[in-house]
Amino acid sequence: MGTTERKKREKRQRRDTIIDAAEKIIFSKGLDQATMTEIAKEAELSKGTLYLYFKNKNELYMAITKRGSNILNQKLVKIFSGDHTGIELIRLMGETYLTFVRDNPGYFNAFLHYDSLRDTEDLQNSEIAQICEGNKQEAMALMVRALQIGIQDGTIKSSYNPKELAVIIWASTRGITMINHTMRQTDHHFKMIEDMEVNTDSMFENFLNLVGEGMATKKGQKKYD
Amino acid sequence: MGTTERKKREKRQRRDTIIDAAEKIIFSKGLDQATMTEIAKEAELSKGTLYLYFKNKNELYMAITKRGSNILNQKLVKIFSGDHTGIELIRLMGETYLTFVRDNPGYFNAFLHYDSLRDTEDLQNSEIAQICEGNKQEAMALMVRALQIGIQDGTIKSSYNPKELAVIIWASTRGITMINHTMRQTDHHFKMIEDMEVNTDSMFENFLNLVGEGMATKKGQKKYD
DNA sequence: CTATAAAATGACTGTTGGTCAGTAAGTGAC
DNA sequence: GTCACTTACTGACCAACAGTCATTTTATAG
Repeated sequence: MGTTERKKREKRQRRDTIIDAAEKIIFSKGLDQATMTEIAKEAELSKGTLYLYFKNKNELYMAITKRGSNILNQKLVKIFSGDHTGIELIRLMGETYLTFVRDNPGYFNAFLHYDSLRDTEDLQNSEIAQICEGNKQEAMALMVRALQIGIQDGTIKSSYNPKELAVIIWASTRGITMINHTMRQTDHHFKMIEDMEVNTDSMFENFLNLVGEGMATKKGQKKYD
Repeated sequence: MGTTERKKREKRQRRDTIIDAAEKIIFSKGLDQATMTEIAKEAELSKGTLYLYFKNKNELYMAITKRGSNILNQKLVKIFSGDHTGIELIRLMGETYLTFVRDNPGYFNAFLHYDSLRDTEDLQNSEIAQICEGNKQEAMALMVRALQIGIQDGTIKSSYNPKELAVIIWASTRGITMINHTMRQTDHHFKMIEDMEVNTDSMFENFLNLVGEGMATKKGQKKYD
């Protein structure tokens, strides 16, 4: 009989329930203010049970990171199923990232926290961390692929090393996303520049136009005029 | 007699001693692993005394953020005393930032933590936070000034709004710095891209060349060939 | 030397992450 | 139905730590 199967499924569901509860609490109050007891209560379980499914609070938060990066990567992969030139792919990836972070600031906080972990020992022994790492690498690989496509179809200059360029574009996009995110999170209370509310919506657009002039070929730039 | 003066000076010194101790402990173990008792011990004081000088652990960490941003801004301001074109100033600012973060990863962690704070109430009521905020704005203002100088001296295209451009350049530079920082912190254990150790040293250089083509005039680009 | 103020202390409290001995629920054999 | 056994869950408990405050120590001035 499929008892074993059912048990496994139920266990996965419990796990998901816990992650759901953790997201709800942590996203609303922040990691520090969220307590394991409260998360347990939200999941209608006792605190002890949480520790049967997750080694500790950090690992639970990493499970959220994993879930977030899975969702993001799914969106990124989907872009490639459409019929786009290389430069268009770059733009779409950036916009997708920006939109994802805007709609899911909690996940982005989880990403940032994940990146701030330093205990290499712990990270390497954690299965979840390995998957998070894999997702990061996959996103980067997609960007490389977009650039290679662009070089192939002539929308991106062939003088660049796609891997090097990918890292730069990705890093810059993240930087812009972060400013965006931080400003939203602090409720626009602190302004970056006196007498100027930066239009966060157009920032990535402007960035692409700026970088586009260096990166794209004439053919690749046409789209932006 | 100057007793009052001396007392004030001694109080400042105590404060600095505590910050010194806090840096030593927090930079080496990370904020979470550092305890107030240990910091007190390092400062040769008792825990209670720490709370006479700082409202709580977070405010102490913010004092570190303040100190770090003061040091960084000092370096940034100094750049402007030299005889440089606008585009050169941009490059120098980026390089200064990158070098600062490389040499002082602890301060950068403090910056990141500061940016992640969300409790706007607390932030606004904190004198230290106000100064940190002022430093951020000052750095941004310097970047705007560099761009304005560049537009004036013809090394930067006049078609851009210097304020908008400043935010983009600053954000991108931060993004690149962050990747750099994260990779160093995790001891290069996780690679970004398969079969490729990204040369972190040349990343900003490449970024500037890329952006330079969009931002700089012909005259401004000459320097980079 | 004494009175007063300022500075420093560390025992104490409340909270929280994490543990584990004990309990409950589920499963399969008979 | 019930017994033996396994798996899942519980919450009292512990240790560690941030933050407090009554008390002690030190400095100052008359």
